[in-house]
Amino acid sequence: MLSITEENYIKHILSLILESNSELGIGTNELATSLSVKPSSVNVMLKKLREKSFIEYEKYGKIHLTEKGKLFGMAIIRKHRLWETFLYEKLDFTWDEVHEVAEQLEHIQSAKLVEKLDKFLGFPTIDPHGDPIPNEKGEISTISKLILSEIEVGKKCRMVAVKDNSAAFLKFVQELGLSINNEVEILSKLDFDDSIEICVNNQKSRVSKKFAQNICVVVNE
Amino acid sequence: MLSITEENYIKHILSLILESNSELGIGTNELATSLSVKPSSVNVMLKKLREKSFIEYEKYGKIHLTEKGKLFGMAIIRKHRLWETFLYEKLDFTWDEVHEVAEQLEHIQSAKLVEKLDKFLGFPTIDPHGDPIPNEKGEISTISKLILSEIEVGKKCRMVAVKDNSAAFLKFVQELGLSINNEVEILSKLDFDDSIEICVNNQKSRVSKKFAQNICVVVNE
DNA sequence: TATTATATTTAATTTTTTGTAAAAAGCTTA
DNA sequence: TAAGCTTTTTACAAAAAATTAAATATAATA
Repeated sequence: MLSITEENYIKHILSLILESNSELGIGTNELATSLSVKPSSVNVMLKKLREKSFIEYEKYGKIHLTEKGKLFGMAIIRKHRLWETFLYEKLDFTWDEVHEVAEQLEHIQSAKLVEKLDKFLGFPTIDPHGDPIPNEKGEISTISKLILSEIEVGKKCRMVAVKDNSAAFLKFVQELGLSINNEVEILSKLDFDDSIEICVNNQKSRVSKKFAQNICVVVNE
Repeated sequence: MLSITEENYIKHILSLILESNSELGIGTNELATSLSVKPSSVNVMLKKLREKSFIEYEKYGKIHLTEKGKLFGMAIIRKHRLWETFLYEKLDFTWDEVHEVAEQLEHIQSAKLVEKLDKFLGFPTIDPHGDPIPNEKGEISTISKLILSEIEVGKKCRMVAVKDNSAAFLKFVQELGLSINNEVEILSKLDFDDSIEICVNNQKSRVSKKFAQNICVVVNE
């Protein structure tokens, strides 16, 4: 069994790889920055993780995850995002409160717990930040979250998360009749101030660019 | 912030005190046995916990918790039992599966999480093993769980937990129309084989002593 | 009370985990 | 090739938890 520190190393390696979405692997320095430790500390841990077959790397080379490492990392991200969903949906945490607690919960060891939690939540595919939740096989949906302000005119999308949590913002969201999983159609954009005309529940409204930048959506297929 | 090991020491001290239900305090050896470590290891830790004001003790004396220590210990037991209730009630874990996972979950640090979880579960007072859940002030209900076979004839009680989890047992429980929080009245006992006649939902049944020993109840006030 | 048995403490070590500084080595590129 | 990065090595440090073995105190009992 891995220590929490080891788990976090693997999680950071995977996150960096996913962010860069390339197969080039990542560097020692990069990982050290991400983890807020020195490169020499990373180097020590890399040897340990290689020994345990979670990563592949050669001296002065780039860091790659093995299949085992990738599965393991995905499992942690899966747990993290399922717990965030639980906190947000069932316990009424706000979206900006969930991360810190999920950082702890993601290290709980119980395969059964993860699968039961997934079922309890109705097999969610997106977490409260709009990020995809890997499935039990470690596969992650390619549907990427976008912000409402980036969607083209004429498209329909679905709200999956908010980025702001102030009372003023949430009150306005509610006034628009907008909530998680609601369909939003982009009717028009005004070049003058980048405001957007949208349609929610057959109700047309105009929202500012700033507002639209705080709504996460996925485009409908 | 305390380490998980420190938390477990405090939890074990409190548990031993509660079990012995006396104010005499507990001994180094006793605690060492409970934690599966050597007495000398306990002694080292005791100094640390005394330094941090969680316990009171003098050389060769008995171990007592300070008010701070007692509150802290109760908070851990509270978390443990709330999580057990969550696993059992919401995630369909069986009563014998919940403990192991709750041992991990009890160390998650978030006051908000505990209070939200408590609310989500409907402020339960008894866990799936029939043990009382301390409230947010660290107070524990004096209602103690009993086993059905110990209840006197004529009394009414309420089922709070089961002790066996075999399919055969649970099937029979179900056939009797018995479930958590159901009222059970003891109609008579047969001295010959200690079997018991009970009434559940206006339905009389006779159950064996062995069966009755696997049903936890609290007596109705 | 003296003696034995048990419980507790002390002190010196051990193991494990994680991290660091400093210097050496390799890579990149102008 | 030299300068400026990145990466590795090595030796060290600190913290947490536990242990062994010996010494000491307390409790039990003959």
